[in-house]
Amino acid sequence: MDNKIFALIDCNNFYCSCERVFNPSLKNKPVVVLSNNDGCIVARSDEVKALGIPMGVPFHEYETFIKKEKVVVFSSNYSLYGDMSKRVMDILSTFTPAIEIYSIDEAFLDFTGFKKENLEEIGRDIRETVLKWTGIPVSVGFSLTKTLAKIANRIAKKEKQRGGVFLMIDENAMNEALPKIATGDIWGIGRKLAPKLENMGIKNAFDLKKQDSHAMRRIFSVVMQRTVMELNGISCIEIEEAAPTKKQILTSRSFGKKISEYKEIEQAVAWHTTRAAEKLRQQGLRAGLIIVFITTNPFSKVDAFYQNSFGITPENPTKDTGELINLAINALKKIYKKGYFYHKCGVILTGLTLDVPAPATLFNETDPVKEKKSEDLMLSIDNINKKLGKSTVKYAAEGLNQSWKMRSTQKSPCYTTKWEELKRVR
DNA sequence: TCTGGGGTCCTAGGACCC
DNA sequence: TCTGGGGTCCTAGGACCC
Repeated sequence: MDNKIFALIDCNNFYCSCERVFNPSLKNKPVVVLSNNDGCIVARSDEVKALGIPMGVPFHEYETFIKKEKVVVFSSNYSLYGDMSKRVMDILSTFTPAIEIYSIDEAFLDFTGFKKENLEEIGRDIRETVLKWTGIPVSVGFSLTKTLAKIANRIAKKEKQRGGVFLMIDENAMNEALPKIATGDIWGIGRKLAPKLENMGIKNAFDLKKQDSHAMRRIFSVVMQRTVMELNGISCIEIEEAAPTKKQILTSRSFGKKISEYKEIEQAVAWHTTRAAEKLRQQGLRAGLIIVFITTNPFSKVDAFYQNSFGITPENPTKDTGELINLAINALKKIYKKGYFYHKCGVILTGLTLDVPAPATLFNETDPVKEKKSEDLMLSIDNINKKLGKSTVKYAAEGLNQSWKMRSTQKSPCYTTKWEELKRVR
């Protein structure tokens, strides 16, 4: 049988690149994008990487340095990035229908059966097309498994002379590339496993490839075994074209400031429940369990730490925001303790089932009239909010002044998703 | 002052059953 | 005196990903 061929396409510094598309003057200038609540640095342009600012660090630790170096700072603007991502993915799908959208800025494409001689050319074509039509630069890596394609992509991105494309198919290319990849940079090896492997003398991808996969399973787990096999060109992880249905839906945020008042936390919990219920209905699901959690700041050196969660099962799986808010508030009352300064709360919907009419059984009777009323209400709320904007219609429990809302001080306009924030051309 | 948010999978161990 | 063994299901915790 012929080998499989996977490509990994990854947008370069994706969030920074999105900001640059609408602000061309930022080209060649250092740019960072912050996480929600302006907490951490989650995207860096090449110029920022060159300054030595690491990924994922708290913003405040580098704020002075960033000002001194005149780095342009953005709060995250997920409506913008989500929309740009969709445009990129639509273009990628025209190269092969076998595509797995792996994250907001990455996709695996299956090129099994394509002629090896043509791949390099296809890679360049992908790069040029995406850049021309969206303004986003991407890197393309080809290889025999997903794990190897990740590595090929990394090389394509790092070694500028390759022009953003790297084909890692034959033995020579692998032998040259794998020793350059540190253990911790292999897909599936994280911050706990990397030091363990290094202690065993396994310093890079080439070393890990040479290990006996059965022995590695015994020492670690089946996940490690798969990684070793994938490094050897044996594909164990398939492309998932259709996204599997979600097993849980989670919404949570840190507060913009410390909060101790019950009423404010209740509003935030109601707000999260509303968002989660919206996602639930969008995906055609019902929830069989709702869990609420609250926590104080685990990093605080002065405030006492407390965290807790509580789950409640509705009588029947539900998608009704009002019912879910009631359950959420009951759960919150079980865990809220006076006297703590809370930092974050959230809601998890799980026990998800497809939204089909509940089977009428003798013991589990739903009221069809009530059910119909709820169905209609949810439909109208979703339609109004879709047409006129998020939270046009909302539940009283969400509150009006929302003093707990997250910080977002440097957000760019939603150029592509809000009419009133369209870019003006003089 | 200030440290994101949203997910998945695997394993170990306890409860329970026959 | 002496208390099995195999199987399933569930949950918590740990690891990973972007």
